[in-house]
Amino acid sequence: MRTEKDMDHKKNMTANKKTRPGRPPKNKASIKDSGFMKERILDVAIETIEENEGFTVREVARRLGCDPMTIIYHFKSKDGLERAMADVINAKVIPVDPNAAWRDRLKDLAFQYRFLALKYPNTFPLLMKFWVTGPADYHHAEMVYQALTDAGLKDAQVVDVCFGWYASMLGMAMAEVKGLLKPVSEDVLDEIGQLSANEFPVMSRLLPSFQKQKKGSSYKTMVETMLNGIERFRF
Amino acid sequence: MRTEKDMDHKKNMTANKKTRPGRPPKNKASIKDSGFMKERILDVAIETIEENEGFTVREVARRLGCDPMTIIYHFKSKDGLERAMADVINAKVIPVDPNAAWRDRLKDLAFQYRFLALKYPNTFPLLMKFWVTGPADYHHAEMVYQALTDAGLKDAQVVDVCFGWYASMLGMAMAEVKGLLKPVSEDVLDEIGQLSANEFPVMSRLLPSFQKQKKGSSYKTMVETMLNGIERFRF
DNA sequence: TAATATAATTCTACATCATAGAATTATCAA
DNA sequence: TTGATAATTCTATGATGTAGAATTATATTA
Repeated sequence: MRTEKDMDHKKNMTANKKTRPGRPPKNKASIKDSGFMKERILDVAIETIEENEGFTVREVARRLGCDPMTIIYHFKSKDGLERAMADVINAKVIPVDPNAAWRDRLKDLAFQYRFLALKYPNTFPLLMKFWVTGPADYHHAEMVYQALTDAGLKDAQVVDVCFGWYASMLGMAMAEVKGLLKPVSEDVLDEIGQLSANEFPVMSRLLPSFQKQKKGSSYKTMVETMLNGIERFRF
Repeated sequence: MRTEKDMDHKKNMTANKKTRPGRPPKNKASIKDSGFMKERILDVAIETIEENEGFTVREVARRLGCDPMTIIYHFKSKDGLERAMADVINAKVIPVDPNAAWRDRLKDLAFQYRFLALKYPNTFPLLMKFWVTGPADYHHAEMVYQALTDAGLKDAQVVDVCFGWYASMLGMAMAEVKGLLKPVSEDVLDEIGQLSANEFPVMSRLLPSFQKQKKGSSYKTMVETMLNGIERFRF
């Protein structure tokens, strides 16, 4: 059965004067428009998912003023769209300065991921859904391999640590986005406070430290910890 | 419109002789049956999600021979069911030996998570979806806090590192489950092999190491790396 | 230039999904 | 005994992703 929302885009489209089917006529404004529509879709899709409240193909289409099937046409499926969105995020990572010290290079990358996670909290998890391995990934990987090599790791160690490093980065960024690494909330503090100090002695002792914890402090500490661990491989 | 599948459970239920509505009569087999149905649902739900191919409320109900709404009744929503499933997985972590060295305790926990991730590859990601913070979590956290304290960390460091350690563990376990940490596949090796050695010199050099990489080696290496990093806090 | 293929869009329709709300039956409490 | 409450099924609905057909414009080919 047709629903109200089903018809929504039509209303918009009469407003946009683009309601009729068929390949749209060439527009001078976008001469080399191959991929132009794809980009517009991706932009709006990311905008939509970041705004919460229903990331659906229909909603993205409504915002674009087009038919939902146009999106499916370009990305094969909603899943395909999500993959492409993950790629977009991934491509935003910019190469690190190859002349910097290996620690600084890795730190740079790590904080770029954190930055992206905080900026695109809903899109970022797609990176973990698909563990993107597009062309951009090879370049990122190469940077990490190089840094780890410069850190003095043997080849086998480089391979192991690179994977682990990447997974940890994503895990930490995700955790921060999803709230696990945020300074502990009042509610939780109260809850912990009521737990018997006998049952949770250490946690009780740490209570003041929880309160003093600053945003991002955990991420920073953990990156240093991992870098220190990596450095130790030389011995 | 009613569909074939919509009626599926009814067929099963006539087989199970439980097709009629209303509170079921007490069964001697399960005298203290409060929560009994919830457990059955959770078991079958986990079984279902692990078998791939459509984890839906309807499918779980079909397997149970009950109405989908029974599941919704007990868990409020599909989301609620998933939360409960995450709790089940989390509760499977068994306490570590408090007399062991702090490194061994953390290692033990880390590999328990990995084990669970490999055993329940589809349920495990729910831990990251909700970042469960149930009663079980407090006990796990206490173990980690204690271990980190024993490692000589200051309170503020304990708080930071514990969160980070947990997030990294989950990230790595997820990565292994989802295939990122699996020994690089033939396809990928071929793909990398064809990339110019000029563009990706380090990756090219590492190719043999990729081939030699053993399953689980990355996880192990990374745990050691983090433990080494933690140990360094003392200096 | 005409005919044909292809690209890009909308339209129509449908199976599936989660779940709200009502009806139903059994147990428990007063 | 009566009334509340717990646990189940039944009925129905709006939303979703997307298959398939129709439509229109451009590109290619004869």
